[in-house]
Amino acid sequence: MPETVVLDASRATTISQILVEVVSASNRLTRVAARRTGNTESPALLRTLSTLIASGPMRIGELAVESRVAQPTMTKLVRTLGEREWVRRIADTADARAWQIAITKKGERALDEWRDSMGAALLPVFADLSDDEADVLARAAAILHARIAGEIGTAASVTDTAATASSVVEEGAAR
Amino acid sequence: MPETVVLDASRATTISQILVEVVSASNRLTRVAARRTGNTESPALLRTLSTLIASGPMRIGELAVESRVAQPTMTKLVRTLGEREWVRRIADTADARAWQIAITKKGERALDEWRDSMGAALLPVFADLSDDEADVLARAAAILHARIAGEIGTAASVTDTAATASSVVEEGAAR
DNA sequence: GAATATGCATAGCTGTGCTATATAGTTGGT
DNA sequence: ACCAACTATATAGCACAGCTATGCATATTC
Repeated sequence: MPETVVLDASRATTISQILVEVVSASNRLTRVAARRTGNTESPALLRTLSTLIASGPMRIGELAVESRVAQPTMTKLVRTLGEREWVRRIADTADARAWQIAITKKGERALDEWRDSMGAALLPVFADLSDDEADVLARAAAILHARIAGEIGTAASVTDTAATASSVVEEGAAR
Repeated sequence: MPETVVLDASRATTISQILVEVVSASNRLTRVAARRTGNTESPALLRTLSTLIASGPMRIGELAVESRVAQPTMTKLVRTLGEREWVRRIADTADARAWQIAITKKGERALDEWRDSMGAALLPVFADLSDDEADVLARAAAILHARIAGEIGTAASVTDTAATASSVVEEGAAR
C-alpha cells in the first residue's frame, strides 16, 4: 500500500477523532447552557428563528432542510412559533400549497433576549478565558457554521424564495 | 465611571457573544450529526457512558449532576442503559439506598462504535479542513471540556466514590 | 427512638424528533 | 381538457429526553 494512502487514513482518523470530541463537547455545553439558563426556551425554536434571520423568509420544507429536521417536525415548530407570534405565515401566490414563513419583530426580540440570557448564563463559566482561548472558540464557531452552511446546497432555494417574495399575501387575506 | 469598568463590560459582551455563537454552532452540529448518522442512538445515553468512562463508577445522583440532568431523568437513563446491558448496578454496602453505576464491556464497545460512526458520518463534511482549522477545533473542544468539567466541584464526590468502590456487591446478591 | 434529611423511584406532563399517511394543489402527457 | 404523477404541507401516532412533584426506604441527628 502506498505511503500516501496510509497518511490519508491516519489523517482521516485524526480528524474523525477531533470531530467526535467537538460533538461530545457540544452535547455537554448544550446541557450546561440549558441548566444555567433555567431551560425556559427550547433550542429547536431558536434554531428556526436563527435560520430565518440568516436566510430570510422561506417555505416550511426549505426551513426543515436548513434546520435539519423532518418536514412534519418543522410544521409543528412553525405552529408553535406562530402561536407565539414569533413568525407569520404568508401565502405564496405562485403555489397555493406553500407558505412563506417570515420572522416577526416580536420573534427578533425573542431571539435577541435568548442570546442575551444565554451569554449571561454562560459568562461566569468562561469569564476568565484568555484572549487566545476566546479567539480559538470564536474561530471554531465560525468554522462549524461555515461547514454546516455548506453541507447542503441551499443557495438555489434561498434565491428562489427571494425571487417570489414580491408576490405573496398575508395570511387571513382571501385566498 | 472608571475606564476599566467600561473595558471589562465590553470584554464581557465580546465573550458572551462568542459563547452564544459557540452554542448556536453546537446546536446545529448536533442536528447535522443526528441526521447523518441516521439518528439511531441518543446523545443522552452516550453522554452518560462518556461520563462513566471519564470518571469511573458513581451513584445515580452524582451521575445526574455530572451529566447535567435532573435525578429522575438519570434514573430513567440508567434503567435504559441497564436493559441494554451497557451499565450494571452495584449495591453500595455503605448505604442501602444507593447504587454504584458502572459501565460494562458491552457499554464500552457501544460507546466506541458510536464514536466511530459519528466520526465517519461527519468526516465528509470536514475532510478538507486545513491543519490549522483542525487544530482550532481540537483546542476549542479541549477548552470546552475543561471549563465544563470545572464548572461543578465534582472532584470530592468522585474521590468518595473511588474510596467506597472496594466495598460493593453486585446486583442480584443478597441485600 | 422520633424527627429530619437523603437517595432513588414513580407518576405525569411537555416538547422535539421520527415515520407513515392523508389532503390539497401543480404539472405533464395525450 | 383531463387523468396521472408528483409535490407541499398537515395529521396521526409513536418514542424518548427532559422537567417537577411526590412517594418510599434508609441514614442521620438530637
